[in-house]
Amino acid sequence: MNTYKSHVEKSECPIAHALDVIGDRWTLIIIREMMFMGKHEFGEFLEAPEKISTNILADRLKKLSSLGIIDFIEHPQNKTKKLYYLTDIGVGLIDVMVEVILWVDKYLSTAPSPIIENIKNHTPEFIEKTKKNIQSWNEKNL
Amino acid sequence: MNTYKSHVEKSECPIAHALDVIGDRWTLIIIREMMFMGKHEFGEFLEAPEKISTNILADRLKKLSSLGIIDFIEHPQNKTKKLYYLTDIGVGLIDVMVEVILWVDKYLSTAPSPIIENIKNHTPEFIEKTKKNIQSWNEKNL
DNA sequence: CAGGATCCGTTTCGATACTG
DNA sequence: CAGTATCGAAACGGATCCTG
Repeated sequence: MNTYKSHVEKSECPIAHALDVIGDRWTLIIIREMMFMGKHEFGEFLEAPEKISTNILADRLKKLSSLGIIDFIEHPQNKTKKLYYLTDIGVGLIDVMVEVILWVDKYLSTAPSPIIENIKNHTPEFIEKTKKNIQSWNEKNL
Repeated sequence: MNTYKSHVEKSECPIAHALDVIGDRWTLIIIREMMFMGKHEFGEFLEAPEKISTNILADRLKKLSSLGIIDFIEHPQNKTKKLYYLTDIGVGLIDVMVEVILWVDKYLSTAPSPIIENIKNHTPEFIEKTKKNIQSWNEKNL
C-alpha cells in the first residue's frame, strides 16, 4: 500500500458547492425534465416517471429558485399558473447532465437507444441544439 | 407560451439510472475523496470536511460496492482494515466530476484558485493525470 | 381547476455510543 | 480504528385542504 501524493490540494476541490444541487435526487429530476423534456409547469413535473409528490416538488422549485438555477414568470393565459424556466446557471448544467448520460450509457448500459447513439456521436451538436431549444423558448416567453 | 417539441423522447433520458449515485450527497463526497484526494481507507473518508458519520459511510461504501463503482481489498499490513478503490466504472465518473467542478467555477464562483485555473485550461491533461494516479495505485496494490 | 401548503403515518437519515 | 446499534430528527409519500 502506497498512497500517491494527490495533485489536488486539500479543500481546493469545489464540488462541495454543488452538492445541494447535484447531490439531490429531486433537483436533478426537475432539471432533467426542464432541460431535455421542455417542461415548464408544476403539473408537468408531476408527470415525471419518478412520481415526485407535490410538497417535495414545491420545496425543490423554491430551492432551485433561491440558488438561481431556475426562475419563473406568471403564465400569460392563466394567472394561477407559473412557468418555470432554466436561468443561464441552470442551462450551464447541461455539460454535467450530458456527461452523466454518457457515463450511464458506457458503464450501466441499458438497452441501446438511437437517441443515445446520437448524443454519443454528436455531443457538441446535441448540446447546442438543446441550448437553442431552451433559448428560443426564453426569447418567446420572457 | 409555446412548448417546443422536445428532441428527446419520453423515457429515453437515462439519467434515472444514475440517480442513486449522482443524486446522493455522500456517495459524491466519497467518490471525490477517492478520485482527487487519493484516499482509500475508512478513516481517511471520515476526515473529509463534510464530516460524514460512520454509519452513513459504511452504508454508502456498501452501496457503491454493490453498484460496482468501488471495490476493496484487505489491507496488506492490517487485517482489520480494508482498502477501497475505484473500479473502471468509478474512474469513468471523472468526466462528470470535472464538469461539476467547471460548472461551480463558472457560475457559483468562489474565490479563484490556481488549481481550478489549471483544470480549466488543461482539462484533458488533468483528467489523464488523475486517471494515471489512480491506475498506478491499482497496479501497485491490486 | 391548478398550484402549492398543511397535516400525518412511515421511512430514511445521521450523531453518538458502543463493540470487537 | 473499522464498522454496528440505537434512537431522535428530518425527509418523504400521500391525502387533503386552501386560495386565487
